[in-house]
Parts: sequence; C-alpha cells; structure tokens
Amino acid sequence: MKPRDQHKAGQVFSATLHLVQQKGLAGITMSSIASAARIATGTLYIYFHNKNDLINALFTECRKNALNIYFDGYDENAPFKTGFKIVWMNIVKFRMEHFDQSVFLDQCYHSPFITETTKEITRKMNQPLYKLLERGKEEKHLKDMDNSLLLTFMAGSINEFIKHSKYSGRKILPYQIDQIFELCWDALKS
Amino acid sequence: MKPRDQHKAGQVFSATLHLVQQKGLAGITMSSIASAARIATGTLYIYFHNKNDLINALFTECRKNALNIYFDGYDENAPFKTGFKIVWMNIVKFRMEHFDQSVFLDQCYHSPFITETTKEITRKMNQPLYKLLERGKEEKHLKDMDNSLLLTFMAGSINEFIKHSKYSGRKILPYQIDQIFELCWDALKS
DNA sequence: AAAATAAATGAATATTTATTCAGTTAAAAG
DNA sequence: CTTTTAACTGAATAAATATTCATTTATTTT
Repeated sequence: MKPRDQHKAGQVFSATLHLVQQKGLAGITMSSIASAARIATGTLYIYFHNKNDLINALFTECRKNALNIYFDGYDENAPFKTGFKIVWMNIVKFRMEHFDQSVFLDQCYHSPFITETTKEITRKMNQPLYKLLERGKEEKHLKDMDNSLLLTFMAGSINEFIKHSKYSGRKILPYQIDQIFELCWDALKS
Repeated sequence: MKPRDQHKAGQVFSATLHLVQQKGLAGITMSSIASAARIATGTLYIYFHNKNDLINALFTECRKNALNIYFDGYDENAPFKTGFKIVWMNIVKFRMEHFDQSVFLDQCYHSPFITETTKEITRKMNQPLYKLLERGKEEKHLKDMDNSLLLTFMAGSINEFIKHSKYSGRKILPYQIDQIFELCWDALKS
C-alpha cells in the first residue's frame, strides 16, 4: 500500500491561509485550495471529509498554534511583569509572523463554517491567559478589573496597529512595539 | 408609472447587515438577503446591478455613516481634549449601536467583493481623523508619533473589548467606557 | 377611467462550486 | 518481481447560488 504524504495536510493549510489572506474566507473554493496546494481536488477529500471539516481543522490548528506561541518561554517562577511581557510580546509575534493565521481566525469568528464543537474546544484554550491575569490581580500587579477587559485591552491595542501596518505595507519597527507595550503596561498596572 | 419604494434599499441593507452578523460574509446568498428583506429575489436586481454592487454600496454607506457619527457634535473651536473625547466616544457609539455595520466592515476588508475604486473612495473618508490627530500634535496635546500608531491605538483598544462583550452577551457599562477612555488618554497625551 | 410604464414577482436558466468516482500511479508486503 | 492496497488524479456529477425574464401588480399621467 501507499502511505499518506505526511506533509500534504500542512500544504493544504498553508495554501488555504494564503488564499484567505488574499481573497477572504468568502473567496476560497475547494479547487482553488487544491491548485494552490498543488494537488488534485479529489485528494483534498482523502485528508478532509469536506470543506467544513477542512476549515474547522485549520481553525483549531491555528488556535492551538497561537496559544503555544503565547506561552513560549514563559516561566511562572519569574516575576509577574517579566512573564506578562513575554506573553504580550508573543502575542505580537504571533500576529506579525503568522499574520495569515491571524486573518483567518478573525474571518472565521463570524462565518457559517465554525461549529459549536469547535468553538467550545477553542474557547477552552484561553484558560492559561485567564490564569495569568488572575495571578496578576492576586499579586496586586494588575488593576482589579474583569478578565475580559484586561485581556481585550492587552491584545486589542496592538492588534489594530499590526493590521493597519500590514495593509499599508509599512514595516513595524521594534521601538514601536516597545512603545506600545509601555503604554499598555502603564494602563493595566495597579 | 410606478415609482421606486424609497425605503427598499434601506431594507435590503438592514437585512444584509443582520445576516452577515449572524452567518458572516461567506454565509449570505442573494435569495437569503431577499427573503430577509421580504422582497423577491428579482427585485434586488432592480436596486443593485449584482451581488458585488450591493456589497460595495453597503460598504460605502457604512463607512460614510461611521465617519458622520464620529464627528457628530465635534466643534473645532472647543479645546482639543474636549473634541478628542467627543470623537472617541462617537467611535465607541458607532461600534456599539451599529455593531452589525462594524462586523460587516471588518469582514469586507479581506473579501473578494470590495473593488479598488471602493477602497479608494472609503480611504479618503479618514481625512478628518488624520486632521484631528495633526491638530493634537501641533498643539502639543498628543505625543509626536505616526498618525497610524495614534489612530490605531485610539480605536483598537476599545474595539476588541466591544467585540468580546457582544459575543459573550455581557452588557457594557458606562463606567467601563470611561475607564478605557482614561487609559487611552493617559497613553496618548504628550 | 383607461393607458402607459416601471416596479415587483418567483420560477426558470445559467453559472459556479462542492463532491464523487472510475481509472491510474506508487509504495509496501510477500 | 508480483501482488496488493491505498493514495492520487481530474473529468463528470450533484448541489448550491447568481442572474434573468415572462408575467403580474401598482402607481402616475392623460
């Protein structure tokens, strides 16, 4: 028997992300995905049950990927601010280096593709972030506000800047990132 | 002869926004728009040349609407901070009270529907915002940073919070808005 | 009140896109 | 080296969706 190509699913994911970044979620077809991944349309159906399946699998993969990156290098024994900055910088890193994934995730939230099951699975992935914020509040480093307010401020302030920079083709400079972090920290610290 | 129903285009716009909020841009069909607007499919083509046309017209309309709201009550003779706060609060107002438009605009940016012409037309609508920021920098109220950084911070910090609150079905309380404004102002003031 | 005209309808048609499948190829097992 | 088996192909089919059009309805004009 012939074994499955280990890299093919990854090729399909990359191709899909690339297409969605260019044309949006509404602009992709199974045949455009296949041809971008340099395989036959039929082959897609060996790896994924259907289009819905493909998108849900990729969505879950991107979320998993994002959360892994967020806590890359995080040490819970280090001082809070150190850990907080690492996670914040990792969020930036994910949004910048995996901008296509970022766009794909954004587009999916309001799409008809993502199932309740997938939403439930991926919602749970936020736990470590909430745990981080709880720690910050317990240790009196962060203002005693709702997790949702803290989390959205933490991510949102940088999000729009990266989007806008990418669209206008402007390069993001390290000092700009540092500047925005300081603004954020001053805002959130208690 | 029979005149055109003056309200019909508006009905179509409302129906489209409602559907996009529910199912995303990828989930709408001409027949679903028609039935949500309580008209026949064919009638859509009296008011709009085709689906692309409809979406571009609605996109332009939403952008126009947003910018109008942003400067509602703005008086350039008032002190800068007063005007800045009015505009900031109006951005919040637009995002909250016209959340469906906000979602639609977000989804369109990466879609295959929006033409270069529409992008060009709507890009120009940002001028008054840039003018406001320039004034702030000239009068030394705002930090001397890129307009894009200032504008995205101004809008982005609140954006994510509103989105998240809407999804989790949590009510946004006035004091939360005031809190976030203070954080923003402290961040941006020179 | 009748004629004229354009809006409105929704079923029919055209187009696009997802999915399948008969045939082909390539790897592994014997 | 032959057999077996599953991946792979892409044209064919099915399903979904955009668009058209013959017909009906409503409004204005004369």
